[in-house]
Amino acid sequence: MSDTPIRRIAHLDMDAFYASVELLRYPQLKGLPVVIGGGRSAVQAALDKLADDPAAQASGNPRAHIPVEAFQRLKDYVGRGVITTATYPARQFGIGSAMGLMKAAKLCPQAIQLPVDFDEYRRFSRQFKQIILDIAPQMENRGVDEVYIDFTDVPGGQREGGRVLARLIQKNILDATGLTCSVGVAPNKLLAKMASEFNKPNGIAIVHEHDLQSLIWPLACRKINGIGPKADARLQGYGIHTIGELAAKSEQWLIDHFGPSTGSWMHRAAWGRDDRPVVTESEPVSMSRETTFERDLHAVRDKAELGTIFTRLCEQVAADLQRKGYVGRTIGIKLRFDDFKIATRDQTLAQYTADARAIRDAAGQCLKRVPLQRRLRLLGVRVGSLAKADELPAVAGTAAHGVREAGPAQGDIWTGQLF
DNA sequence: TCTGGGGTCCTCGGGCCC
DNA sequence: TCTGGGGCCCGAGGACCC
Repeated sequence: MSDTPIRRIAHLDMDAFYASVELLRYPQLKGLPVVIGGGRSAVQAALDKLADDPAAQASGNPRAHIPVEAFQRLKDYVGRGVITTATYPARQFGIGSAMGLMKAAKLCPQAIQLPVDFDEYRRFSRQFKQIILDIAPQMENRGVDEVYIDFTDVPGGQREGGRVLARLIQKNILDATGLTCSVGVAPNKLLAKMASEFNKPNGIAIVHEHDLQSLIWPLACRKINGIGPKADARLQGYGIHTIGELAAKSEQWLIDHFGPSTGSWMHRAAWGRDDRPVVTESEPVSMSRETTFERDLHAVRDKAELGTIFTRLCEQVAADLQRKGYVGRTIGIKLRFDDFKIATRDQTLAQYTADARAIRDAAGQCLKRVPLQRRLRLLGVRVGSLAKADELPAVAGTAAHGVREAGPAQGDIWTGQLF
């Protein structure tokens, strides 16, 4: 045994997280095609019906007693929206995430639609992360269903390359939540992330440095976290399809074709090199709220509606900031037009703020700078350059009074500034 | 029948200052 | 006085991720 432990980093990924959580609540849907996404739901009405059913109430999970016929069918769904995730039986119909609900309804009209319930997923997220923290304190959050864990100095973290500890974590999570996950353990985050996909679901994969050629190089470049559809298409254009083919290019060639930063990073990634640490705590950089309208709205004809939505978004961001104890000084807006083109504008203030009115004033100024010929389908409000409210000397508008009333000027920001 | 919401980071151009 | 570069901040846009 060596005195200096070998760096072992795990990437843990919950299996089909949202769908699995929903199936815990609705076990009667197991084996059926289910899509999660869009709004509305027939579930609440069905749940209300069970309010005076003693057997259902006594069971501890009344949801499990909702008859399958009571769920919303895709063919009866009205409105926009995309699928966040789909169960395996639904995928067999060709349904996948990011697909429009209307398109999915054609592929599988009888599929059951459930709305997304982020609060519930966050509850499970906190739970499984706490279980990990109790075993391995060096954990980095990567969204609701993913974490990196530094196994290096954890007792047992070196045994069988990390497999023993990974198995323990899997078991504890399953016992406590009923959910399965997949774990990859490797010398760094880059390889661990790829490894966690090897044996999904409920799998463990161990990757060592000497596995690079046999396990990593045959994979598509797209498997590298950070190479998306655009970069992949460019690589394909140069005849580079696998990570091995990428590794065969010189660093200079990649720099010449992708720039110094991306090129050099690609070269290191292809050779499995990554020394990023597992970051256990981080501060948010920005907070935002955005919404897609039920129908596209016209800047003039629908100005009243837009004004109301605009104000509400500002109030929501302000409330988020206040609740989490942050203030910000870069206020921005985001517009998506009916042709899906996006415009953003932002403005940095002299003072930090978390006040809904101040945010709306600045966001209104940003709005003035965008030509609004086309109809809008989305509006968003963002606050960046964040700081902790209690670490600043006397900041205007951050007193904990909650969100102020919009006042009589409501709608004026929108209308008054356009023309 | 089109295509969510909430983030992060990078690049590039312009203005400003030294 | 003119020109040029570097460093920095800001704003816009884009790529990517979950």
